[in-house]
Amino acid sequence: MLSITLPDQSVLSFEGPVTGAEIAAKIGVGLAKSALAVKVDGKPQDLSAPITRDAAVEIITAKTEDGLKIIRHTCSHVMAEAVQELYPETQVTIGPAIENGFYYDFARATPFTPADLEAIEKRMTEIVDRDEPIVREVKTRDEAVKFFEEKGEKYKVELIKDLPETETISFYRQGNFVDLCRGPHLPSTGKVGKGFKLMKLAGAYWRGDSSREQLQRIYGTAWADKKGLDAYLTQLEEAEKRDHRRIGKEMDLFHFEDVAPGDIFWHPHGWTLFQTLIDYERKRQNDAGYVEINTPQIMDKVLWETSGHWDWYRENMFTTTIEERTYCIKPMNCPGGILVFKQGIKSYRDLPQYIAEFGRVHRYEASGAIHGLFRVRAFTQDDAHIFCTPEQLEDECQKVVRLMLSIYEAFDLKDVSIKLSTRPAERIGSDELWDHTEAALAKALTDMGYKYTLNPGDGAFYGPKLDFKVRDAIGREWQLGTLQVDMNLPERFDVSYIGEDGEKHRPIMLHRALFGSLERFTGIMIENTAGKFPFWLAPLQIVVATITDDGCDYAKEVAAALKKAGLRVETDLRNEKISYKVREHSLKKVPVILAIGKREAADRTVAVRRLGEEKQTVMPLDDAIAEFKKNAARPHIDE
RNA sequence: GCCGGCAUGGCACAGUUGGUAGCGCAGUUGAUUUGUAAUCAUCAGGUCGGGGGUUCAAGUCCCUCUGCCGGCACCA
Repeated sequence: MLSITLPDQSVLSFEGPVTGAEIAAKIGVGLAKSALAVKVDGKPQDLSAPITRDAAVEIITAKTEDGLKIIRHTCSHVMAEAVQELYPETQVTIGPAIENGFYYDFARATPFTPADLEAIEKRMTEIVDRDEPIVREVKTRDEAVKFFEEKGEKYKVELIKDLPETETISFYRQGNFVDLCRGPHLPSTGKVGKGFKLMKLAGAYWRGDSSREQLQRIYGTAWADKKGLDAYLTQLEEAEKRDHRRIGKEMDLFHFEDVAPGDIFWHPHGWTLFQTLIDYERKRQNDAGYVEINTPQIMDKVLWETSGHWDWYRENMFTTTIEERTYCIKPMNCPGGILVFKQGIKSYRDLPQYIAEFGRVHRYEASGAIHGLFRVRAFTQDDAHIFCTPEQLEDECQKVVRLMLSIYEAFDLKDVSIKLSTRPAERIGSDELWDHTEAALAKALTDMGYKYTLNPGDGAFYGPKLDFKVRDAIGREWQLGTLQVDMNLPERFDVSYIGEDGEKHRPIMLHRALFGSLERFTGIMIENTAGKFPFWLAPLQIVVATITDDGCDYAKEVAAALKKAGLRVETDLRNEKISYKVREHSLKKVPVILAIGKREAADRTVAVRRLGEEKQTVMPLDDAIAEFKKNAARPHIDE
């Protein structure tokens, strides 16, 4: 007798070994039909696999993530089958399920074309219609190697040879297509359904290694049904509308030129936005006791030899040589910051010191890596270096985390996850010092009640670090802040302070950035808000638009009064219909339009129309100014 | 950097099998003075990313460079 426990805790009994398909059938006809695979004691397996002992069993359907994952994985096999039918000379490699879909990497002398993609998709539909049964087979290692060697599939042979000795080598067969695969899979190709689509072609290195050959990767998306697919495609369109490169153009924020790849030309409104971000952070950290410095853009190579960058970062650095002297355009701010700290003799009474720099750094990023504001070759770091004693470390970490989370919150980024990376195998510094610094970071977080995930061994060679990720309005995660303990640079630059005992001591240095790159953060804010910035951030807050020329003088007066109140305002006095003006400024996502007609001019009022609202509110000018000033309050500063 | 795709007036695009550049929006000028998401007309604007080649003829074909887009690799 065999007891099968279902998720609702009910128990089914069977005489002997039973399959997931049989269990599903016993529960109901509907479930038998929608069953894709089965979870046995939490482990997904084929519907046809026998269950030989008591177990907790859950039938997997397309409604769950597990189900979708299996659909996607099988879909990648269907694609591989289609490809080998159409292009028999193609070798298969790997084809996993990924978020929202799947891919398969193929080896083929001639790359696929977009037209091939259409043909492959068509053939996939046919394979789904054929509803080929998918059968699992187990082979010995030698059989498996022989099988693929005969087929000329050298990548598969390599994969098998690298599998651990203990691993069962399973194959999945559908029609004439056989693939090495751990599974599980759908019972037949028909279960893949109609909810898939091939999305894009890409080159991808074999085993992710850029020194190896490049394969042809085809990406696809797959869902439970056509409806799921359509919903996903719509979601993609929506995300595209948020693309900061597109909004940057629409709102006239910035542009790029061929002469400066990866470097930004900020337009007036974009620069205002950027400056507003910096001003906010500056005010917040000045309030928190930071001082701000600025250090040279170009410094002699010897500095970078001292810091070590010349050894391990040289290929990313821009250099320039003049008077037979080689200089580096700074890729990081820390060495400059240290030189400032080193001025004069520091006492323990001077610590901790918070030295901030909005430093513009240049880094050579590979041409293929450049991407809008997100990945550029010149950007501004919101850097700060904190020099403190080992005893102060924990307290200082807490202060940084508190400030960081409070500032994120001001930008409506409330979903933050924290990662603690600890000592790597290759490192400098004593184990005692690592014990102390790791514990200080961990304790700082737990004392404040913050959860974190541990990344053992992922710290920098010079110290442990905290990384901060935030989730945006449409669920994407961005790595923003970082807090790193550095035991290396103080050593290299021989930084010291005089302790209570009158002796020289080595301070601990913390690197800290809240947003990392402010250019990138600006891009993230554009996408997070879809260009509809909160009023305090909006580069242009108010447009005063006239309805007829009669209102011009008053409109100018209104604009001047708003400007005097510290608001960012422009006028639109053109000889156009008000609806034309409303449309234009709404498309540019200006938060407030003030319409000025005869009535407003006569009564000294304004007709307020807010972005996204159709209703208008007429109010006295002075009241409106007071309200806008309130709206413009910066979180945690003016309110 | 690698694979693939793309590059046409400020923006978004069309240009059939190579025959000598089109539309819309923006801009100009004029009319209209308008009450909340596009008023009408007028005019102007392009060595089709750069260089080279094939051809009687190249935006269309070939080579090459640059940049952009999608991935990969990279992201101290």
